Amino acid sequence: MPMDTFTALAEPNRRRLLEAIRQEPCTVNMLVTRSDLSQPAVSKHLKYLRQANLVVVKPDGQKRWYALNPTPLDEIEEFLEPYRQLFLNRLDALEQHLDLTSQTEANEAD
Amino acid sequence: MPMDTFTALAEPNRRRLLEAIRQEPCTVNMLVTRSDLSQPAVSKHLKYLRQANLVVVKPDGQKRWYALNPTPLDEIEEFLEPYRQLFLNRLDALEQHLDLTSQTEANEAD
DNA sequence: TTAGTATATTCATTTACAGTTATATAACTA
DNA sequence: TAGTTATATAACTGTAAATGAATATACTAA
Repeated sequence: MPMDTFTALAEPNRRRLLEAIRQEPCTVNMLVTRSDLSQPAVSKHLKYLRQANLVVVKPDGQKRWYALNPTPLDEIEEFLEPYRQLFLNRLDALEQHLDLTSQTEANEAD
Repeated sequence: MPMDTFTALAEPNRRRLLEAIRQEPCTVNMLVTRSDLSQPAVSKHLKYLRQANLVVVKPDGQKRWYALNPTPLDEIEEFLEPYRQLFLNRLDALEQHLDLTSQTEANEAD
């Protein structure tokens, strides 16, 4: 079963690996050096990131360059969007409330 | 150990429960009715959402109203932000590339 | 108090992973 | 060719968490 985007991002080490790959394409050994993970651990996490389509691999001799594919992150964006809207609506409501309140207070001050 | 935001969102049923709660505050029974989960399953998922601070509870007699707390979603937003930037930069780079290319093509057309 | 309703918790089982060690495979080097 | 490097995979162990059944708790109503 391929791993989905949310599950792939749920693991902190995988998020860190993705951060490194975001900065620049990396080989497995580069990621091993820059993390505190063993080589098999890195390879395994990369396997899940591949399954989630968050990274792509380009073989180059013995090395394999891992690069970011940000496309699946759209799913997270789409999930968050209504919550962002809700937050904005709440801000609006708060502003309106404050506006009405200050009006009321102004009336009460009469 | 409390569950973190990413892990809480990794479970599809929890995302659906959160969607329902986002629309309007819900009691447990409302969530049981609107999902295909058993009551204990809903209660257990709500426990995790509480641990992740994604929902707040307001007891009201026998009922307990669950409402959304969007604050922890900021963590996801912050994680996504650099990837969004990267995407924009890539778009810019693409545009520039196209601009330069069309200029070059114009030059080559001389 | 007893019965009923709403919700939470406990327990047992299973599954999914994370991490490690050892090994396999492929490519490079001498 | 043998030895080395880069990476992946397999086997194993331990643990978090998903699931389902039964039970506990807390409130309400008669």
